[in-house]
Amino acid sequence: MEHVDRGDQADRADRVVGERRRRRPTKSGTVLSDDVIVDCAVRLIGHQGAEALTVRKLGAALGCDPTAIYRYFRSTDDLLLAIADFLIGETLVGYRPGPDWVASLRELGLRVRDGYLRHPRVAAIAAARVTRRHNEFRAVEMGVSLLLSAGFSPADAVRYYRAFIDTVLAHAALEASYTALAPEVRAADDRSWEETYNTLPKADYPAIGTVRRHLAEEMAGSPFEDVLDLVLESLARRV
Amino acid sequence: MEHVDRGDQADRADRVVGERRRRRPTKSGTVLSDDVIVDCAVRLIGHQGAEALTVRKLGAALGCDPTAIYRYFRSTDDLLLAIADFLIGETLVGYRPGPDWVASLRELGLRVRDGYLRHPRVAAIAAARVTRRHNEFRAVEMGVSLLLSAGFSPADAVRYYRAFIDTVLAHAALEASYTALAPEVRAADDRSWEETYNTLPKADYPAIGTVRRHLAEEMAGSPFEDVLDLVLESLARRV
DNA sequence: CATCTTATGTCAACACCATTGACGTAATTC
DNA sequence: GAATTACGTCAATGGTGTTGACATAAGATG
Repeated sequence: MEHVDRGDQADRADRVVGERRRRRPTKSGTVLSDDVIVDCAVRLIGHQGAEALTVRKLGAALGCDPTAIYRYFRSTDDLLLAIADFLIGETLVGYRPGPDWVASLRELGLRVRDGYLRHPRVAAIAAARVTRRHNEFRAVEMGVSLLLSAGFSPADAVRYYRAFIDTVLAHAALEASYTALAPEVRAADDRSWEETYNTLPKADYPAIGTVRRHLAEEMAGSPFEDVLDLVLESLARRV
Repeated sequence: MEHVDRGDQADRADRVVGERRRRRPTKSGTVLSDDVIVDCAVRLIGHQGAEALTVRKLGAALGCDPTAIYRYFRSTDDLLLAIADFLIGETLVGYRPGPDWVASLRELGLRVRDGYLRHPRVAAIAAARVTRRHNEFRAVEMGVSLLLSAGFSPADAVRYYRAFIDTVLAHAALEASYTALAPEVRAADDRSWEETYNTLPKADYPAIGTVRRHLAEEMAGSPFEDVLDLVLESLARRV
């Protein structure tokens, strides 16, 4: 796993306790920290699914009492935000905006989507949240900066950054939750476009009948890049 | 409540039992059925909020033992899908595509989104799934038909329908899962744009510093209509 | 009308879940 | 070496979905 920027004081401002000095090993010997907990949680979700993120299972995986986690995070929601921010940081590793703002936003969008797809189960629960943490600040800064450099007014830069990032996050989350489905369920969904939809009576569904041959092919892939380009295309015209 | 098309046999194929003949009144006198349960669940969510959809509370609202629900639905997930199907039907009630395909698609998008927002918890779970049911067929037929009438080739009509509907569903789901959050959590997320983001050092985050005054306002609302227009604008240009 | 069958409402119980408060002890500080 | 306290542990509370046994009313059969 690549190094993820974990931020500085700004990140820790709302942690349960500030600077840690005393660390007491758990019964099983491991020494806890926020980072250890987040890493373990990400691995747990990736391996067992989103529903495995419970304080009890996390405690078991960490080898500590479940309630020890509350010494580091105020609630499971607080922990969830930390996990989400970890994800954002992972997607930003190595990213540098270039002079072409459209191309740069496009790459940012593709990166976020790739990062989310790499941890679909985390993405499905975290996409809608505002993490209020370091890595999210960095992403907002980059995106808004690109739109400002494109020539948008401050108000429009914020407005269109929101439209852009929500589109990316929304599609990423949708795709992620689809990826997270059980393989046989997903396969059945894919097949339905050639099976179920191909058997619909043409009299009742003339349009579906007309495009019948293209359904399976076009519905199988992801529309993400299409949508990204549609949105960026309109943005470029509005600047 | 308006009449919602409940479909035919295809819908009922996976019900717990087939044709019901015997109906025994509950302790409180009401007679149960799948439709009664779904209606009650929808009302419950609408009235008491998202977190009210539990078998116990639903049982209380129906005036029956919570476990009676399992005579009609295999699990709460099964119930959720039935509710989702009901929802899709609801969003389509009274919808008629007009001669202007852009305006018609726009209205379809807004309708789907409104329907989802009215029951956010259901939407958050159901958006990623392909229901393969009656009301989904109707929606696909309408959308593809509109794009064909616009002049797109069959292949492009399918491709862009996918881009369009995924954008609508993805944003609706994102917004819905945000709406489904506990009120105090959502309030904290909202506040963060004026609080946390306004206190970030301008030296480290120059772009955020520049747009500071617009953050709270622009981030508070929904970018849905903006995105819808951005996508439709590009589509109209590509036809 | 009487009897049989069974659909289905009810009940108790189980195994989870997040979260809180009290408690003891080990780690740091002085 | 004593004092302080961070923090891991434990017990308990009140929520959740779900299952299996049980009982009884509705409908079928005669």
